[in-house]
Amino acid sequence: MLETFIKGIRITEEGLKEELHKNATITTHNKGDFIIKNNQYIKVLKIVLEGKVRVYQENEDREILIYYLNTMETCTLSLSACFEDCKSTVNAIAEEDCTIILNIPVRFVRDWNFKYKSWNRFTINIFRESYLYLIDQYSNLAFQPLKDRLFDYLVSKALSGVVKKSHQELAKELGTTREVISRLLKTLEKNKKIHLGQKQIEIV
Amino acid sequence: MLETFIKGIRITEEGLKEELHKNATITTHNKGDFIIKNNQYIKVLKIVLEGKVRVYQENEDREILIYYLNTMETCTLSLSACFEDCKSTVNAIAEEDCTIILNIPVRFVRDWNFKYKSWNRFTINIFRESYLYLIDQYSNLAFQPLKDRLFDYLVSKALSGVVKKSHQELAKELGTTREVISRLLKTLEKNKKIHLGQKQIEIV
DNA sequence: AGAAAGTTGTGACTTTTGTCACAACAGTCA
DNA sequence: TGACTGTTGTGACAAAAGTCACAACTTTCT
Repeated sequence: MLETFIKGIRITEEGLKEELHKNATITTHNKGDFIIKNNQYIKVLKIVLEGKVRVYQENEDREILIYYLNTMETCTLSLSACFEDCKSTVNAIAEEDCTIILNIPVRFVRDWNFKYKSWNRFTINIFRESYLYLIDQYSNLAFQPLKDRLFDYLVSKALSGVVKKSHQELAKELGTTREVISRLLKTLEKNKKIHLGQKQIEIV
Repeated sequence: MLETFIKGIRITEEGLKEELHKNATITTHNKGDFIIKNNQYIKVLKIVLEGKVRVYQENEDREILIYYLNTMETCTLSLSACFEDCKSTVNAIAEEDCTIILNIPVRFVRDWNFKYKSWNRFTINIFRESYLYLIDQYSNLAFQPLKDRLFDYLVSKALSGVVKKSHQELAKELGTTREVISRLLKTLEKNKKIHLGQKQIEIV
């Protein structure tokens, strides 16, 4: 009854299924709970079974989004930590109530990587996709003005044309401040790109 | 006589050493040669045996450094491409004459990953380190003003206290323009942090 | 030596982003 | 209902980064 595939990788080996059952634990969290804190040792690999988790880095006064984890996704940084003891450099926070996390102690993750082919594929795939995604984000940050990054972000996050977030939240995800976002949104509205509501942005 | 370890990972398996000899080819390049071009299919994993390679992304008019490859390092992006056919999203260019590259066709890289333990460790290690490094670069880009990024960059690149690069080169690596760099360097000089010479910056 | 190419410095200006201060409004809860 | 908290708008200003134009200097090559 536990998942038999993760992120498109089908788990075929019976042994792996068994080991997963035996060694992984499941935890549930409420909105706002910290899943991982900056500077904390990582001891388990976390896979989001249900809900949404925001992974971000913080500065004294600002934050920037690294990625969201949705259903069946896993934190690349904690995967990375499985292969070499290290502390987290990011925070991860539950964005929804009833976020359910599968926790696998790091030593299994490491061993399975050479023992089970499907787990090996899973590991490599996570690294591959995350790395490409991050490079992309990196060059956007380097080359695109904030106005464009904001608009692209809205488009990518819109569910049926609508994003339900406050300006403050958007600022934190894009690594800037609330006033700047408010102003850029106003400009976008003037240019008929979006329509602004209370805690809600509609894309035209 | 070919390398028996790469990036701190010792190759112990005789079979792997043999396969490396049989399937890898060696190429040499001059300063300025393209090793990988943007939008090109990646067919071999490249490991730098000698010399230095600059990997960067470009925009219409600007560039930003992703990383340098030094002796015995490999391009994470081409490693990533070994596991899923894809085009390069970056350029790689030889920074020194006599850059020597080991080329391994992608299918071997993929197969060896589950066949040889040391190769598996190598793969994972590359991904791990590259990912952590990139996250770090990403949040520097997001949070640090250019002035600080410039100074940190100089310190990290200085050999016995000296960086031999033109302002134009620095601009391209930091994703900005020459005039901006010139001015920031002048300010750093005024603040007694560095001493400027022709195509040379001395750190105080 | 002298031309050409590359490098550095800088003033004047624009655009982008960040900061501060304050007002108005919406939603929640006692 | 009225206080409280969170959200949005905006003016005024400051700081950071980018652009354009041009001068002067170095290095390289013939």
